[in-house]
Amino acid sequence: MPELPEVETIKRDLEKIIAGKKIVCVCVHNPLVIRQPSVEKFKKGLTGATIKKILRRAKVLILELDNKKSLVIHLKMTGQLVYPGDAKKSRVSFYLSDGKILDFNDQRLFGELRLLDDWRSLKFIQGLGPEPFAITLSVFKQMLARKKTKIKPLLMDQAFISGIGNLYAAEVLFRARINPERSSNSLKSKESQVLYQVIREVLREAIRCGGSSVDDYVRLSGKKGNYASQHMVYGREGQLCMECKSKIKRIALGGRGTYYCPQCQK
DNA sequence: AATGGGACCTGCGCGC
DNA sequence: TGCGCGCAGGTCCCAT
Repeated sequence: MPELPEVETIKRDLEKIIAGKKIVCVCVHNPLVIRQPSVEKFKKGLTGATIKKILRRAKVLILELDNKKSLVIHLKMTGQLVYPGDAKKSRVSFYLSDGKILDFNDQRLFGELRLLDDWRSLKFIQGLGPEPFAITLSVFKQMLARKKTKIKPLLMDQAFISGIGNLYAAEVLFRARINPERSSNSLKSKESQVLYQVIREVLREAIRCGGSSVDDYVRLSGKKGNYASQHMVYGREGQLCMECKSKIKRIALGGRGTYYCPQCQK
């Protein structure tokens, strides 16, 4: 499931490899993923356009075009961008001026593609909380103090802080030694500070590794990211904690699988 | 206001 | 063998 580090990795890959190229043809194999506007307008608006700039906001990719429009991509859970692709399993294929294909794959069809005049006014974008790297420790502390929600669902709340999903929420809470069920405003000053620091460290290191390849995530090249080897709790139910050797537990929080070490995380 | 559940989807692994 | 079921999780939407 692509979260901030995975989307940032794809963004950087796109910047290196796709920026400056022209879309000569768009083939929509499954119209379900085209959310806005109509498929016909989507194709028409993209055909002949050159990709100028690649941006990321939270888990959203934005490809700004030379015709003032932007291709906005949310990969959701199983979305992939692959180049060069073969159009075999893709939901949408972008044929580029270099004769190669940029494929949008998405097994579960949760992904969303939009072609917009102004991506910043998209409701989802408007509702996003700050990027983790854009806030100071004191602001983060204030944000936590104002909420009494359980800390793990709160970290995943895109309106609170944007870009963190189920996997990284679990990993940062383990490293901060905070129980995922703790209420946000119960965190001591020192705990908030550690949490702030580990969020930055974990996200930065995950980006450096090209993201976590669990489930379907791959980089633009189709290669896997390397951060999964550094997971301490995610997906490790019943296995031994790497710190204390007790068993990693899995509970449901906000309807989501939540992995943690009951011994280390208090 | 905050929380919980279902919906959207598909493929996989499980038990029978 | 093969079937049905639950589950995976990002986000929206509705109900409480």
